[in-house]
Amino acid sequence: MFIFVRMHSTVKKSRKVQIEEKATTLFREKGYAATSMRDLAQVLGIEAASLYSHIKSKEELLQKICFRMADRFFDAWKEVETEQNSYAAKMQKAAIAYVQVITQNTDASAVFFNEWRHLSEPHLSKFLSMRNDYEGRFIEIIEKGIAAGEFQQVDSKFMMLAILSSLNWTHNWYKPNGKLSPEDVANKLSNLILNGLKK
Amino acid sequence: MFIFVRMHSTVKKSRKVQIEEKATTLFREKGYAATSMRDLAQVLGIEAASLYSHIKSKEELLQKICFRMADRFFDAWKEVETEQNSYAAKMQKAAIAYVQVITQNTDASAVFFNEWRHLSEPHLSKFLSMRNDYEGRFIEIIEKGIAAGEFQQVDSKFMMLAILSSLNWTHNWYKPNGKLSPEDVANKLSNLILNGLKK
DNA sequence: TCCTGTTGCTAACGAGCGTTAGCATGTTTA
DNA sequence: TAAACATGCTAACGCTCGTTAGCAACAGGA
Repeated sequence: MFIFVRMHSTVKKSRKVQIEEKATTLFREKGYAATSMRDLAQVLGIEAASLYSHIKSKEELLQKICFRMADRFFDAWKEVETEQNSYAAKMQKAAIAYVQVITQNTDASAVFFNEWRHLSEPHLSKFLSMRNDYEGRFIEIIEKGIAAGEFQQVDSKFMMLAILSSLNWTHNWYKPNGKLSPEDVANKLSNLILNGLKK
Repeated sequence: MFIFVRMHSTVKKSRKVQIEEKATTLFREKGYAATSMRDLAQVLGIEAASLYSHIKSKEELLQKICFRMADRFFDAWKEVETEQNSYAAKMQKAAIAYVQVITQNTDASAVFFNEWRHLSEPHLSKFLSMRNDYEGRFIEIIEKGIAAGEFQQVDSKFMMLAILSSLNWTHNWYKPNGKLSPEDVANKLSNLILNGLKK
């Protein structure tokens, strides 16, 4: 057995982690409801019943994926709080932090954005309130930016939705091995948001 | 029996149309895979087996919803072709036409954007090629706008994705009876796209 | 009046679902 | 060496799935 975590490539992943990873991929590709435990078992080369030696339920997998992503987004926000110059700069930092989380976890992001509605209570409510919290942080930046005279006078909630939706979409096309780094993507997007398409 | 189509409110809808409408709502709320024919039958007050006097299969419902939306998007594009002034104006017209289709069909839009992957072949391929066609039209406007010196020099495909994603998101929050008209939404969004958030 | 179309039912089909029980094997830890 | 853990199996549970067969009631048009 290897010593725990030496290099990424040589880590022996626990079966549980392997299951979670394959589940993430499958949930992304086929959707949560359309992915069966037998599908999941098959890609791991075991029987469906064997999965239950490692996990509690199918939904537990979804919960792990969704709330782990939520944690990553909140963690990334710490970067935003360090920014003290302008609200434009703060918005840019928020976009960069956000896009970085997405591009570093494209499969989990897709599940996070598309499959959360299959969470049961009370997880669903918790998820929605976290999302609400996060969206509020973007609204706050926009509103303070308007008050400070930096931004156009726009409907802040409306603008938050437009901005986040273009950031959220990133997981659908971003290729981790492509020519664009997460920073490139985030910078291009925040440039579009702040300055628009026109010259 | 009423004469066919006199007023919206007094039209006697065929059972088939009623089924398609309820299916659209359910597919939107629960997702295609998680919606059962028994669910659908229940909201109509009939037995699941009775549905099959009117429709061929569950997937046929999804196909109808998806391709009817696709038709609406292509229809709406005719408006864009009439615009001859500037590429900014053309982009604005495209955004308006697009958002109008979405806001006038929020449930069907949600299904169109989220459930298309459950289409089987050859419908899936047809769907994807139509989407590709449509995206290409946005790319063309962006590229010609850049060539004409109207737009910043940006990656046109990247920009198309960012723009469409913020338009696509509209169905998630738009309230048909709210204070914003489809035109309002479209104008605000195209203003953001063209001019950005900054003053 | 007969025909055709619309609408709906009950009963049932084979298949797949998530999950549990109970057991076996090998590996690590004490 | 013994206990504990990790990993996997077969068999099966109760349930739901989409769908079909066959039949019945009623409407509108010829």
